[in-house]
Amino acid sequence: MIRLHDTALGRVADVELRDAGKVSMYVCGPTVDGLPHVGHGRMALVWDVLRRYLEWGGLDVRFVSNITDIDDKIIARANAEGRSATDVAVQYEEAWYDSMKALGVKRPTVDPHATAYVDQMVELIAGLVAAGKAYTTSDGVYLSVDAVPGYGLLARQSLDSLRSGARVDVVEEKRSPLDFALWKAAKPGEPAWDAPWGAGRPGWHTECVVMSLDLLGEGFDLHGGGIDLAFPHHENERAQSVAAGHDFTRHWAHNGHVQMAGEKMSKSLGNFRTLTDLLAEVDPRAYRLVVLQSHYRAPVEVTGATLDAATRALAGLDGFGRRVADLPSVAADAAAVERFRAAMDDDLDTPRAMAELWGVVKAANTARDAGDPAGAAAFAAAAREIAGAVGLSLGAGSDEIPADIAALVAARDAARAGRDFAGADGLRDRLEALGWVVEDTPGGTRARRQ
RNA sequence: GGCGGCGUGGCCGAGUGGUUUAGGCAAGGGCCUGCAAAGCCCUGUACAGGAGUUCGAUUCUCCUCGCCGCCUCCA
Repeated sequence: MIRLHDTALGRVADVELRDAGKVSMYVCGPTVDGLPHVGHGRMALVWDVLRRYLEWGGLDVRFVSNITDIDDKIIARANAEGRSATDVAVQYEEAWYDSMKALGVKRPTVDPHATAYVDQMVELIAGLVAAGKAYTTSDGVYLSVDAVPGYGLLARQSLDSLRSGARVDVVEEKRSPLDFALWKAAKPGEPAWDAPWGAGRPGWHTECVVMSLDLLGEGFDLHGGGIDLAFPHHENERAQSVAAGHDFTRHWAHNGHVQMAGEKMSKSLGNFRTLTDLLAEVDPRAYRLVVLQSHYRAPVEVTGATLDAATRALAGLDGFGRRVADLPSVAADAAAVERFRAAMDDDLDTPRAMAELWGVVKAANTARDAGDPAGAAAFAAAAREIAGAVGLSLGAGSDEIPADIAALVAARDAARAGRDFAGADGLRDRLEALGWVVEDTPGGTRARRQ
C-alpha cells in the first residue's frame, strides 16, 4: 500500500485502509466565488493523480469533493453585481467543472454542496452547544477550543503558542481568540437558514465535517487539500468532529502551493492567474506534466518557461505515441511497471515516476532502433500503462491533414522522388511557414502540426 | 513574536552517508538523413557558505546568509 506524508504526524506513514480494497477520500473543493486559479488546478491535479493511481492499483476509490456554495465572498460578489448568491455559485461551479474537464480531472464520485447540508450542520452545532463545547454570542455560535483535546495537532503547535501568535481580531464575546464560528448570524439582506440561535448560515469548517462523515462514514481513510487549509480549516474540522465524539479521518494529506515569482499565489495577494486563462493558452496536459514533474508537497513555479518545457517534453511523448502505434499490443515490461509503482508508493514521488516513464520510452526507442520490435512493444506497453495511471494520454492519433497541406506534402514527395531537392526543400519551407512539420520515415512521409 | 519549509549543474526538478547515471527542457559533438525532422549514442567536474561528527557528507549536527509558507479568507 502507498505511503503518504501525514500532516498530523509530520512524517511519511503507511496509509492503512479502513476497509481492505476500498479507499474513502475527501478533498476540500472550491468555494465558487470566482474563476478557478492555477493553484486550484494544481490541487485538483494532485488528488486526481492519487485517485487514478489508486484505482489503477485495483482499489475501489470513493472520492468525495465538495462545492462550497455559500460563503462571505459569494455573498459579497452577489451584492456587488446585484444578483443572488445562488446565481453566482451556479455560474462559477460551472466554470470550475469546465476547467476540470479540460484538465482531465475525473469528476468526484460525489460532489456535495454545502447548502444541501445545512440541516445536518445545524444538528451538529446543536449537539456541541448542548454538550457545553460551543456557546452562542450576539453574532453566532463558537466552538470553544479549550474543550478539544489536542487542538493544534495539524498546526503542529501547542495551544499556548497558537494563542500567543494569534492575530485574530479580538471579539469581546469570544472566550478564546482561537475559538471559531460554527454559525454566523445573518445580517440584513443575507441568505439565511433558520436555527435555534437565530437565522444565519453555517461557518465554513462545519460543512466538510458533516459532508465527509455523511458520505464516507466514521474513520474514513484520507482527507486532503491545499496546505493553506491545514490550519485553521482542517484543524477546526478536526476540532469539531472530535468535540462531537466522531472518529474523523485516519490520514491528513496536503499539497503544496503554486508560486508566482517565488511568492504564494492567492486571491488575497492578487497575483493569481486564472486556470481558465492558462488552459486557453497551453495544452492542459502540459500543466498536468508540470505538476507531475514536481513533488506534490513542494512549491512549484508555474511560469511560461516551465509550461513551455513541459509542452516540448509532451511533444516528445506524443511523437513516441505515434511511432509505437503500430507495434503489437503485448504485456507491459513488468520490471518497469514495478519501478513506477515503487516511486508512486513512496509518498507519491511523481517526478521519479516520470523519470521511469522516460526510461521506458528510451528503452522502447532503443529496442526498436536495434531491430527488436518485441522488446520495443513491451516497453511501449509499459509507457502507456504508466502514462495512463497518472492520467496522461500519449497522443497516439495523428493530426487531421487539411487538403491543401496534403497537396503540398504530395508535391514535395514527388519532387523528392524526382531528386529535385531544391524544390522539395522549398515546399518544406512553405509547410513550416504554415505551421506544419514534415518527417520522412521508412513508412512514408508524415506531416504534423508544430 | 511562535511554528515550519527551502537553497541541487543554463532553467525546471528528484534523490542518496561512499562504488555507475535521477529525469525533463535547453546546449555541444556524433550516428542516421539528399538536407532536415524524429530517434539513438556521447558530453558538461551540481549539490548556498562555514564549522563539526565520520575512514568518507550534497545527504547527519550546529552556526551564518538568502528565500518562502502558516499563525486572518485562501487549493
